[in-house]
Amino acid sequence: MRSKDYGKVELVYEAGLELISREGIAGLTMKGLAARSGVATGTLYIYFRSKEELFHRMYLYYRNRSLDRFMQGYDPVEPFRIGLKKVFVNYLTHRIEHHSESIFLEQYYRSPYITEEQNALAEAMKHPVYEVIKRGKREMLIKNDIDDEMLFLAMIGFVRELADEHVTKQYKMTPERIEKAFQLAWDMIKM
Amino acid sequence: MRSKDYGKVELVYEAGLELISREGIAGLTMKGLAARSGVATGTLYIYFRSKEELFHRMYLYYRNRSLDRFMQGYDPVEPFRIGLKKVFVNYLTHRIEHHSESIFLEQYYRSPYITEEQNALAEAMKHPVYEVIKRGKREMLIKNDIDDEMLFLAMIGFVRELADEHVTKQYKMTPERIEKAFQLAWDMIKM
DNA sequence: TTGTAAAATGAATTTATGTTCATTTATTTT
DNA sequence: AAAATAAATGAACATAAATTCATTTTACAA
Repeated sequence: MRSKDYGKVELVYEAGLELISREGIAGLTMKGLAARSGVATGTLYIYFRSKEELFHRMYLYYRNRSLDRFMQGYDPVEPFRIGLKKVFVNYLTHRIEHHSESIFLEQYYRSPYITEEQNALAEAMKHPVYEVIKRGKREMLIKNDIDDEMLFLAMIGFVRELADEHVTKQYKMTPERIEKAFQLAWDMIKM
Repeated sequence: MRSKDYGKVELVYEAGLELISREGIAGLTMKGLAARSGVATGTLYIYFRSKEELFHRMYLYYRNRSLDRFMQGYDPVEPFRIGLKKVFVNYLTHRIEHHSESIFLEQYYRSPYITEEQNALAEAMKHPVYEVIKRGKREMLIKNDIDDEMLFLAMIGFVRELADEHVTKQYKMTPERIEKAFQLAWDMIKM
């Protein structure tokens, strides 16, 4: 007897990302997805109960992958500023190299498919970064009178815009610009 | 003979915003839109040639409204910092009070409906703010070695996150927080 | 090598959504 | 107040998308 080829699932996810980043979540059809990923429409229903389940599992898959990348290489032994910069650059790089992933996660977030619990799960993505901010305060390096959330939003919002501009416009993030961007962010939050 | 009731068009737009902010652009159907705005489906086709034209005109309508609000009350006679703060607060207030408008514009931007020229038009929204930034540089008040675009993205990204957090989460923008947020932004860009 | 069970297929079916149209209703003009 | 005209209606129709299923193909076990 023949066994399922679970590698197909990832092929489907990747095709989904491509289509969604081009046309938005509204533009994804099962037929289009099948064509793009090189399987028959019927095959999609062997691996996924429905379009809804497909989106649901795709969301979990990419959310976890994103999460893993943010803190990559962060080492609490290194000086705070070095560590913060690593997280800053990680997030920027992530959003540039996996832009369609970010687009999908954000579109899904405001789609008819999102559920309550997934909403809560998304919050978990922030925790590790919050820990870094708390450390900066403990070491008296960043502003103590501003709450963690606001510091977080200031950094994240900036990086988000930079990455989106890099991918969709002519504004490109060279190493020099990354350096300057982090310097700006640092000037903002430092004591 | 009976005349068209153009007030209906705005009712339809508003119903559209509501549905889109709840379910995303993917979730908007002509039937649902008709029900929500209190007209018959057929009536929609008296005012709009098609769903595509509806989205198209709705986009132009809200883009212009947004545009008008950003520079409201800005007076080049006042000191630079005062003017910048006004723009900062305008954008924050706009995104909070007209959140579903912002959601729509961003979702439309990445939907199958967007056209090339609309893409270009969206860029125009930035120009007045760029002028403010240039003025700050001329007056030697903000960093001269950072390009206008980066300064713009840093401010806009921050405000965007604050507003979204205010609307969708428990984090609320009180007057004190607005004050602190602008101080953060100012520390970032000042000479 | 061959039988078998499940995967894979894509045309057929069902379901949902966009659009049209014959009919009714409201407003204006004479 | 009656006629004329266009708006408004919503059921009917056309189209497109999701899902199913009879059939074929493939990988593994005997």
